[in-house]
Amino acid sequence: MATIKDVAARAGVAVGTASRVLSGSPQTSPDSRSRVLAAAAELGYIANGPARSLRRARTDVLGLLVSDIRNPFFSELAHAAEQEARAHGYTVILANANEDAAQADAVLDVFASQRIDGLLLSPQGPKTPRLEALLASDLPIVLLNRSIEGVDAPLYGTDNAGGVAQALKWLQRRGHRDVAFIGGPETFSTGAERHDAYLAGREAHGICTDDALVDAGDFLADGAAEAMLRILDRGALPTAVFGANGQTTLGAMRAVHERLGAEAASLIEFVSFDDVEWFAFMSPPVSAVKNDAPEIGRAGVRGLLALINGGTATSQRIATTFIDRSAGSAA
Amino acid sequence: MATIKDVAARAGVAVGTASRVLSGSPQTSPDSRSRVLAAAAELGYIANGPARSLRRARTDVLGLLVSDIRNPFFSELAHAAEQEARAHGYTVILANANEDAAQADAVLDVFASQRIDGLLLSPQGPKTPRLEALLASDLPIVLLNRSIEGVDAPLYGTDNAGGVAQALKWLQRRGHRDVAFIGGPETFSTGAERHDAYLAGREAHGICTDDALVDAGDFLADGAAEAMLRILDRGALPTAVFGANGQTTLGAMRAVHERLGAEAASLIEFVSFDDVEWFAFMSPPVSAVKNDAPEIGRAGVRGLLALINGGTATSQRIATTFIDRSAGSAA
DNA sequence: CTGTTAGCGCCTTCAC
DNA sequence: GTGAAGGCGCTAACAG
Repeated sequence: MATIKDVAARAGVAVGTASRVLSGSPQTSPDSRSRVLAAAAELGYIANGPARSLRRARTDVLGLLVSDIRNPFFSELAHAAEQEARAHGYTVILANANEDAAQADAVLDVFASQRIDGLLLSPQGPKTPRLEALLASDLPIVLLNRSIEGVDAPLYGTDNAGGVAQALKWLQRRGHRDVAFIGGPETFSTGAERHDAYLAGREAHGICTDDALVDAGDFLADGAAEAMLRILDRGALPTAVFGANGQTTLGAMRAVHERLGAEAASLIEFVSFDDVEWFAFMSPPVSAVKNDAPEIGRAGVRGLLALINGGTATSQRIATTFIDRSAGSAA
Repeated sequence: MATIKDVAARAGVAVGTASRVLSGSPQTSPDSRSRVLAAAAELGYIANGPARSLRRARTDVLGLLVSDIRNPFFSELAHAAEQEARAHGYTVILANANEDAAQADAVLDVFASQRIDGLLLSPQGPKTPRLEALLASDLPIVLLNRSIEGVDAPLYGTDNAGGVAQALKWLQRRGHRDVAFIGGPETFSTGAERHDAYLAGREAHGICTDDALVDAGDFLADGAAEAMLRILDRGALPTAVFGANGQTTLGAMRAVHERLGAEAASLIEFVSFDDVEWFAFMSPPVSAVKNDAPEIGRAGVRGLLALINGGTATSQRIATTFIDRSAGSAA
């Protein structure tokens, strides 16, 4: 693989000149510029990133740590973040933590070793040792989606209260009184915020305040199914179910189908925080609060780049959109 | 950030000794070993990856280029590939090409600059200039999911013929004769293979061979919807529809619902190449050929690592599983 | 505007 | 088993 020395030799200039031309420094004559560029093209020269990173003490690489890339929310977010970063000349290294603190720490070590210029973090739970170390260092960090206690990095996330309000309004418009709410873990800020917003708003929207109708899972399908079964076991028969995220809605629906059968299930309307295209074809169709995952990813990258460039970044809540697929709706 | 020099000084040994200890060389005394390790821990030492890469002329980084990370198939594949790579001490850089050759080339440049040790590639279309250059170099490469003309790198992908055969058997068992098939682009090997397997096998499974029932989209929902409409416009009224991938099934279903209404749509059974959990709750439930995306990702990484280590790798077709959700089925 | 050179942090050979 | 030193490819500082 050709080095800058080869390029310089072929162009008949010194390495310094070649370096200046290739990194776009203005201090170069048109003559050497064209000769260096030509030589580089002929040799198929591609700069050695590690060498450049070593010398410049920066890598132009951002680390993105998500809890589970298979979650559509995160895969859309990651996609958008990568696009935004590349538009600014940065590369993104993506890693999963699998909702596991030990894996998260292993990944953070890799990131540290790679000397990433900044970290986009969607935290799993409480602070881990590696994370503490990173926070103590001067590595620029922004939080995505979930906040974490004792960390004051800027947060880019969904407007959970706003999203729940949209769902509540829809429930009221549809005339639902007996609504089951399946939340997520209180230890996740997203779980807590959605839960709190629901409890705070239900009465004003004409929804029964019996807490027998409220339970929580773990934001995964199985946990949500169990929560739904607990509600049914208490003798409640809701006319609508509100799932606090996509997997939760899936689990709740599975529980309802298995316990009550498809026919009875079709009498229950589901609303979901997190939208899925297939909702249009369920019976009845499922309406949903749609997260703007791409915008969260882009805003997070912009904030992080501001931090990297010595500026400041402020937390941002990205608005949700309500997708109404109920019978009477225009769509 | 602490360097190996700091560690050596604190441990009272030479940098060479520190390096040997930290990289697990056996030629170290227990004494210096423990002192170096202690010093490293106290300093929170994490080796500088770029410096190490520069010196060793390898990075322990693999590049993974997929056409669209938002596609669940690829997000699962990427997740598994990353896990497998990490288990072997490698880091994965993930990038999207957005089904766009120019973006793919931009990404390949970044990969080349990062001096990745190997490339996992899910090609979009024909060879691009950058890809040609990479193939000409001695960079180890494996193909994922799709093959590409004129490239003889090992391919790790779905057993398309086997998957189609599973669907055909199911269609026969369900007694369907008038089956619509919505394929993907012939320019993708996956599209061509599924299409060919369907045409070759339909007659033997008692399915009508009228080509008015066959059309192709672009593996995206909109294109598939248009293909479905073309079939309906020809006056055909299938009792079952076979979508050649997940988005295709989505588009076909949308077209059927919009054109015929929900009631008539519920008389048509859908089968899909690519499984989605929500299929269980459609009416009627959708059966599907489930790709083993995680295994494809793992096998690809294993093959690539074999190549990197100077061994050989052979193409592999990963078996599919049929998920039968039809009325009479046990599930 | 250009050439020369030091040195980023690490590994590895070469002596001892 | 250990210390000393060179050099990977690049950029930036310094002369000219």
